[in-house]
Amino acid sequence: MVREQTASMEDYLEAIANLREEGKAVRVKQVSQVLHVKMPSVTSALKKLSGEGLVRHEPYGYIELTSQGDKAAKDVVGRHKALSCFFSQALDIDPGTADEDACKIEHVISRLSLERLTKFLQFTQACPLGEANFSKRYKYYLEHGELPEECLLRISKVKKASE
Amino acid sequence: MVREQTASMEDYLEAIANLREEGKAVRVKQVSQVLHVKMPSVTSALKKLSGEGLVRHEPYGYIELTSQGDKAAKDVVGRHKALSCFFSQALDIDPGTADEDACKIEHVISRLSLERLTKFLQFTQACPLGEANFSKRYKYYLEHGELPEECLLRISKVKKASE
DNA sequence: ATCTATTGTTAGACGAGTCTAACAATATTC
DNA sequence: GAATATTGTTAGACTCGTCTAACAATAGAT
Repeated sequence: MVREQTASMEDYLEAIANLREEGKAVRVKQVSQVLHVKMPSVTSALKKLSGEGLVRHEPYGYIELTSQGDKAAKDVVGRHKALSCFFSQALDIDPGTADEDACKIEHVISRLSLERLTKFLQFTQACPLGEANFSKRYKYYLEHGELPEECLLRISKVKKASE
Repeated sequence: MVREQTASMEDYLEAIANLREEGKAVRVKQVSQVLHVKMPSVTSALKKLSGEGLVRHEPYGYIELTSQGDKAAKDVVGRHKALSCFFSQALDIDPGTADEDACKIEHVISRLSLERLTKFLQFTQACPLGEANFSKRYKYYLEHGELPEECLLRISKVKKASE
């Protein structure tokens, strides 16, 4: 089972995984910059995570995730991506805000809600409505504050077709 | 401007407002039970909130929100309701989980995302698709893992009608 | 090779929020 | 109205995660 982590520790794992992913050298300085904390905070977090077998870090050296740490990190990153994706794509929120919100919510949302959010996104993207998909209509609604006319129009056409 | 509060303090404000709303006597014991903390934690929180002018509480007496505190509490409660509503109605999540998630997320979500979530919910409920609304189709998708046939069917009819 | 700049660590303080233990006030019951 | 139960408070310990200040190691430049 994946060891339960605090929001902070999850942030460290996530940051390390992301730096790794970007091919950057993963060092205390980088992590501290990404997370907007000072270096001693990173050192202290690494000590804790090492103790739990999630991170490998010899003093003054590079930082690595153990396979267990990598698993935990992937889990967090997955939650983050799902949320960020939902906010930006389904709700049409700017990437910056979507990312910020994902960063916070990823630590507290339940598995169930996350799964449903993902499915919801898939559905809205998959379910077409004539030539306009759901997303497009929602954006119209956002902008104009009322349902797109084509939506209502289409319904009357459907009614006619069913008669 | 509404004073910035920590998640914990927001929880206390919310709990007080909710108890008030339910017409129950608002006392330390009640709050401690609602929030699953011990009484000294409540006393300590009340001291803090009193100091900020959000709460009125004479020792051994009832707990009240000041008008400022009430405003802050209403804000939290509003966020909670919006989220809970979204999770249960839009995502079809059980009320228990929806509430739990709302409880956590209410403290960290941005205004923008909250507003969009609300609008999204309104839209999905308002936008009809033939006789089946969006919500119903989504639930079908949830259960069966694929788009409801009527959805695709309807589209072909629409296409025919447009010819 | 030494000097300097950068990066990293250690030690220790601090704030937030929780807890337990002990005590104090209020309510209840006989 | 005294004994008891309940509720509330105070004091102080603890955890978590952050910080600053001081020191140590490594890297880079001359």
